[in-house]
Amino acid sequence: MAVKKLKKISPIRVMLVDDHPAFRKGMAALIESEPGLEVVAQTGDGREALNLFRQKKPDVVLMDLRLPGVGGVEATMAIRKEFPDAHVIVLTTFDMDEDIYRAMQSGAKSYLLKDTPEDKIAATIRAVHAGEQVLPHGMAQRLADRQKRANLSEREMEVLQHLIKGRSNKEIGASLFLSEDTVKAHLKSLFSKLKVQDRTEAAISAIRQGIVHLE
Amino acid sequence: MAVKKLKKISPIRVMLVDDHPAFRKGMAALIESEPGLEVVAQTGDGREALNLFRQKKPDVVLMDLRLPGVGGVEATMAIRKEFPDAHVIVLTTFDMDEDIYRAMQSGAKSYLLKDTPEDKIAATIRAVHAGEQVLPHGMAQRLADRQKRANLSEREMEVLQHLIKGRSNKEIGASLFLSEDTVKAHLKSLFSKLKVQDRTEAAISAIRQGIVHLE
DNA sequence: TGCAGAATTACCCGAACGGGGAAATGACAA
DNA sequence: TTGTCATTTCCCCGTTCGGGTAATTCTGCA
Repeated sequence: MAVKKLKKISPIRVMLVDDHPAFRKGMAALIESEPGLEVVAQTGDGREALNLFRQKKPDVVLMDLRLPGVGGVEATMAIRKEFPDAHVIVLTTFDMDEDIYRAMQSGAKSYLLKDTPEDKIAATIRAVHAGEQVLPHGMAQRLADRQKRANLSEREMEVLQHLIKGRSNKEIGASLFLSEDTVKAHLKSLFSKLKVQDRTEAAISAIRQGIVHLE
Repeated sequence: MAVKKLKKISPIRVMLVDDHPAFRKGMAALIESEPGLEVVAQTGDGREALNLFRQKKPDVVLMDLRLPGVGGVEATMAIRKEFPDAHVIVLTTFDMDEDIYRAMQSGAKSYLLKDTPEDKIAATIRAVHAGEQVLPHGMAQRLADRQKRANLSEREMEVLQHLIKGRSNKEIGASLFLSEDTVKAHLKSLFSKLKVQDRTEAAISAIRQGIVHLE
């Protein structure tokens, strides 16, 4: 805290990682228009993010979650591994619980939706730079809820993964080297955790909640 | 065509409809930096789009497909209803076939992904203003394919709609006032059209292809 | 050390599902 | 007018699924 005081005289140096050129441009303009904030680096490539971070040592990183190739979560983890004190704010278009969860797991300090009003974005950058962990209203609660609602075990996740591909219990069993009965057992607890009746509902629910990803 | 020649001396007047402030800002900056293009109106509200169009009479509209409340498709249709010659370019984040299809149905002249490089965006605006219909590589083919691949009948679509909600055949039948057997019959042809084996696969496939929408 | 929870397998049973025909109606196009 | 196609319903049959119950092993936490 005492160390941070020194920084107050110099602007907060921000790095942008987003694959949309127009969005990057807009966000950059938006940040530059704020007193005490400046953009020192930009990229649309998750792989390049770490290199750029090494070079520029920004105070705060605004990281898009959905990046082509290396995703935002991976990029964030890579940065945090080398620079554990890095302040990363994750940006995304949709507020899907799983995205948020994975973002926070990867070490992000905050999570913002892209349609957040500009003043809020600037405020969040300042707060995160000051060492705070900023989450939108009710987000903390939702993260807590998530734990209870769908803390799927490893196996259940694996089974779910195959379920999403439309595989039968027998096929899933064969893929995971399990008996069909075991698969059914996992499905039973999976259904109860997701509060659904059958596999189709489970698939839909999982996709809706962002527990698994299509594409 | 001859009429258009007069316009070449004045800049192409562009209107932006997108609910992301940062994206709008960036896109505006991007357009303004192009010679012969200028932004005359911006809004993040689909309802406001028509009013703004009436006031400003832009040459080209860049319209986000996913808008809160009134969607981009509806806004586009509203504008085209009153101004059949309006040049609308639909923007979106993901290239889902159904989105593209509905966008083109609503009367859009072109369809662009938000991560399209800036020069391409400017080129598209100019082309559309000149009266061309611009579709990304292979898009025309995909639209054609879509027709063949999944030309689901009305009933099949209805059944699919319920299937996505995780309903059983019996429940679907009750909802549509059909016998369970009829539902099964529709499912049979649905499965063969989607080239899948069961309802879960069908649900996943339909969502992937954007034939139906979650949320 | 003991208990909770994850993981694994098993068996039974009734319900749901999917495939293969088949047949009747109505609409719309060739 | 003939024929194709969507729509509707029916039957049979085998497979798959989901619920209930239960037993074993292992791991981690108290």
